[in-house]
Amino acid sequence: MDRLLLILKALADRNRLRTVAAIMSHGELCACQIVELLQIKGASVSRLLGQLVNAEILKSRKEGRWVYYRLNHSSEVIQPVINWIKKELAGDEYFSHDRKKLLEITSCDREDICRRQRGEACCPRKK
Amino acid sequence: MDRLLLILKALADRNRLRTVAAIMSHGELCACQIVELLQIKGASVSRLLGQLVNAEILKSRKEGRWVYYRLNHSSEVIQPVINWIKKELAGDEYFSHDRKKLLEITSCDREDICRRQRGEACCPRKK
DNA sequence: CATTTAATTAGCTAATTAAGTAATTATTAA
DNA sequence: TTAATAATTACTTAATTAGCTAATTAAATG
Repeated sequence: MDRLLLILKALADRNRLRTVAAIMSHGELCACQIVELLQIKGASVSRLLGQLVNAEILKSRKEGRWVYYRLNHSSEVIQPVINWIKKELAGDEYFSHDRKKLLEITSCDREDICRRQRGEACCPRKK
Repeated sequence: MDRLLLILKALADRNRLRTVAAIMSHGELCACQIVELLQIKGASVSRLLGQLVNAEILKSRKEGRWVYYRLNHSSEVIQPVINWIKKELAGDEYFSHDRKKLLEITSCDREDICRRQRGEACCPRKK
């Protein structure tokens, strides 16, 4: 019951659900890319990702200064919910907008993304 | 996205999840039986059930003064989550305790249950 | 070794929400 | 038609939580 509640609570938030959906469709993303997608502060994203890892929905992997997040495919508890979400969001308008934005973000160099987050102009969006 | 969030938020609460689980295993229950199970005020139960109906997880049916709640099996969106919850709670200790309590509750006459909620002694629990 | 920087943690505030009491509604029974 | 009662709604309060800023940590680079 507690385990289930932890998972449900972790998913029952717009930004966290958007994050899961984004990672679902891109395989692996780093924290700064989620910052760019959600347009909230890095500290908030960090806590949000922490919750998803804590609920064992995501796994993280550190590589130098960057931390990458991916779905925890090894959890049998999580898998069915992931599939459900994936199916339900398939034709979702809000989510397809996010996915479009993600394509831009992932096509940028991560360095550029981070520079932009520091307030420097960079990474001209191609339309 | 909004639909999904509504469902997830509705399920991401201990008392609401207990309610869904209870109805899952008993087919149909009336509001006063949920009050007896959760041991919170009728008004709170009413709101909680309202949320679950609003998320289309439950359907309600009025019969005289009583309102009965059952799973909304006709929703294709809901069905997979219901199955997931059912599976995950199958061996759950907390939930099996609830189920035991529910057996007592459903073996009582509904009239007696309601009388007890009014503070009158009634419906002697066997053992 | 000092600086830069991506991420995290700590502390705070505003917003949300769960649950209580009191009032209201709808239905049955006297 | 009046009284009783199951459920709901309105309103309030206490607890939880999402996101902010500031401080800290850990890794890379000059």
